[in-house]
Amino acid sequence: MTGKPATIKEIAKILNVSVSTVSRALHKHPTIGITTQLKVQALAEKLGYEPNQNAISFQKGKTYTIGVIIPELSEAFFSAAISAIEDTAYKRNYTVLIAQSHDNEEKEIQLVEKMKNSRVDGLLISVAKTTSSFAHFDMLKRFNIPVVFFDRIPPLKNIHYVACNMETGSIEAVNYLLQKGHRSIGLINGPATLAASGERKEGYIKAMTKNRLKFDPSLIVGCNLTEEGTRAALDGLLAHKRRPSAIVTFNDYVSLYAIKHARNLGINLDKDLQFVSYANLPIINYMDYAPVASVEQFPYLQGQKAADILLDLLSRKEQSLDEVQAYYNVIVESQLIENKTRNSY
Amino acid sequence: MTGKPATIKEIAKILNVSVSTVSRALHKHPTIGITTQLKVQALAEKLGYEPNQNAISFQKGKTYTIGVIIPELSEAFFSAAISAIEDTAYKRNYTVLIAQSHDNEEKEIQLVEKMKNSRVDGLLISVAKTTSSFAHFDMLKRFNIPVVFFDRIPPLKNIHYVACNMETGSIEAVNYLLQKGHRSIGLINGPATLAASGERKEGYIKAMTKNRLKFDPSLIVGCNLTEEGTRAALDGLLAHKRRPSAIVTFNDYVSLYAIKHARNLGINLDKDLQFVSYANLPIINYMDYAPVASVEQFPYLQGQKAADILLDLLSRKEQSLDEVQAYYNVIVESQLIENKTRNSY
DNA sequence: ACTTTTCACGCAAACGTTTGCCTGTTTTTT
DNA sequence: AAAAAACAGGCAAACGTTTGCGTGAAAAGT
Repeated sequence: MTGKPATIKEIAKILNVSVSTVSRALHKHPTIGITTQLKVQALAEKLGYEPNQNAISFQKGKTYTIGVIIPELSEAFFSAAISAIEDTAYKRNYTVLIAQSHDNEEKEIQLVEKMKNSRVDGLLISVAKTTSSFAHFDMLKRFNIPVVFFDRIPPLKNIHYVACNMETGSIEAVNYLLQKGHRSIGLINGPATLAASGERKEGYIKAMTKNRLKFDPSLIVGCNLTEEGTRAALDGLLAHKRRPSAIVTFNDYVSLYAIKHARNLGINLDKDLQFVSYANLPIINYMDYAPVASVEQFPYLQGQKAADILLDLLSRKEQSLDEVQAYYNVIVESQLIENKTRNSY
Repeated sequence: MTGKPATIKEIAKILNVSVSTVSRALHKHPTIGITTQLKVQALAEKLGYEPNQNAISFQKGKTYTIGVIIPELSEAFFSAAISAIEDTAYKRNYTVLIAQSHDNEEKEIQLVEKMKNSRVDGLLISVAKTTSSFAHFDMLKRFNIPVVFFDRIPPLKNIHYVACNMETGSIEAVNYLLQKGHRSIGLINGPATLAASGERKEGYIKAMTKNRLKFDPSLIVGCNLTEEGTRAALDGLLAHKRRPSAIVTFNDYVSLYAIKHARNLGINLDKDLQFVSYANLPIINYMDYAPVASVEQFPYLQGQKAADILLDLLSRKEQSLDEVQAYYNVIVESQLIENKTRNSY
């Protein structure tokens, strides 16, 4: 009851059986007689025996731990994804090891290294914005540690990943605004270096042309996602000869910056300018002026799918159905969610 | 270069020395000759040898892992604390195992159990709101696993903890408003069941009486922290015979709800009503109307101190300076932070 | 040239669990 | 009643590393 936890050995000694018998009894192995089995289990219970996970991991050469590397825990998207990963993993008796790269490539490399050394069974990664070399992922492959990428996917062949298709949401966003009667719709996009920017732009263009509207490239402005950058971008659009009555922004933060700026400029956000953005963060429920709709990327679902895939990979590995023949490529469709709570209750 | 990682045994065999020599050489043990040492290190490097953490943990009976149990990862306070814990732990070569209780007592108990079984060396906990029994913490004590509580502290004797003193911040908050010329100051508090509510109330009262102002209990209203609850609380205060010109709220969310409601009621938030709250969340930087100041609780600092304490405990344990003579009780002073960015740039 | 010390390294046990293989006993089959 | 099969359990190795103790050989002391 006090000091060190009970071991299988002690149980064996007390019961005058061998350790192997105890081990098998606790696993309900059929070759152990029912009476012995019960005796062992009873004593184990009484002693409060708990298997030493460390010893098991060591013995089996696997840790029943999956590593997760994300850019920032404080971002709502990732904490939601983590929750999903935890839930999924716990159900299958896996433990989750979380680490943040803070969007720093060097840190990411260190973490991958550390995860490899702490012998996680598999890895879930959303890569840092700045990551430009991918050798550290190759290393994992060499060590036979399966990796599933999610949300932020590196441009590599032959990888497992789950990502969100931004195009559908983008199209929905533009369509939504068109239906609302807007005819000049701007886009405050992210930096061109981000893949996410490209997807948003594609969707925007596709929606415009599908609706037989002339697509005006000058209505698309990039920004660096900071508050100042957003202000500059908005100023640019407002000065446009076909001043937009609605704007799609790269994410909710950009929308919020833009809204703040617009309000300071005295623009009527109910009539003269509406925003639609990406992310659908809970934060917008606290705003008195918020985007009228936001494209949801389903972080929980993405996390869940990614974890499912990884666990599947691990179980096939256990059955040595190794040498993957195919790669999982799961696409979650984004979806426009109207912000019902906006400015009303 | 390919399949399984290199082991100490292989190095030993290749170099025709014993495994113990290799082990010691890699640890730069003085009893190993310098030439052998270099030979070993060179080969280890060449083979890409990495010690098997699993084996080491098993051998040493410790995991170099500290567990962290928090209510919600998505709350900014906790994700900041986690970042601090991670940083602190990594510096000392510890790994951090994170789990969320979702403010659910049962889940918390399960997690404590799981952490114990996965043999974490120590535990950092911020207890769930609903937790009312504390037997699971006693168990950790029995198994000799040190625990440091932070932020949300259970009412127990003889525990290590780091917490934040709300009273100083509360006093500062009220003083701040008094200096700004407000004479009637309301308090929208949390539920009476929360210890945090009591502290805020204490501070509020202390500040009022210290300033020789009559303290009016009817200017304090409780709320359940929801949007509706907040509206009702605000309505109550606005109907007060001495209608307050400033209000202190339990946290930033309550402030935001109240502000939203006040704006809908057409109240001028620049002149007629000001808010001060607790938490100092980054979210308020995105608001066009936000609390004019917020009481910072320094989550990063709290996490850091808590981790420091735990690591210290673990190192004394290693030196078997066991049987703690004293308990760490660290108090971080809260501090009022003016919201400079509010409504201006 | 002898003993004593220091040096550099090897031996082997230990950590807790799992698992392939072997052995003795009981039950079933013919 | 003898042979085969089924049952119950034990033996021992293995996983990779650390570490107390032992031991030759070289260096130092007398």
